[in-house]
Amino acid sequence: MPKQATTKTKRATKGRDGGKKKKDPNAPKRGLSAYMFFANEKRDTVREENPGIAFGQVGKMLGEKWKALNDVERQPYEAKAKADKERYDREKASYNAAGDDEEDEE
DNA sequence: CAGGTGATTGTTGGC
DNA sequence: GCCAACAATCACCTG
Repeated sequence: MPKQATTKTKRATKGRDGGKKKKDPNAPKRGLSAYMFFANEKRDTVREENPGIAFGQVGKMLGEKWKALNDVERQPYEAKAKADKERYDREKASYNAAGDDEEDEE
């Protein structure tokens, strides 16, 4: 059970190499999350039911509503999440190939 | 082989 | 442009 620090933007328990890590040159950003797709649809819905509500509310509502759904309802979102992951897999492949044969700057 | 770690994704809204 | 709760993710690298 790793550390779960609720986002925090710092999303990092600690420096892995002690502080030396240059991410990836191509950074094949992973795929989105089911929540992302869900938020995309609910974003307008939630905001519609809560006109003028601040993000703090929307965010929380989304989260609680998100779980309010059943696996079946999440399916379309998970499906997208998975599809997005596949997308990432592709970038990763390119990223792998790029660093395996070609190198630009550094 | 197993572990956990970090990086990322998107929403809104204000400065 | 960034940051914040909210949630998932899950591929990545290492020992």
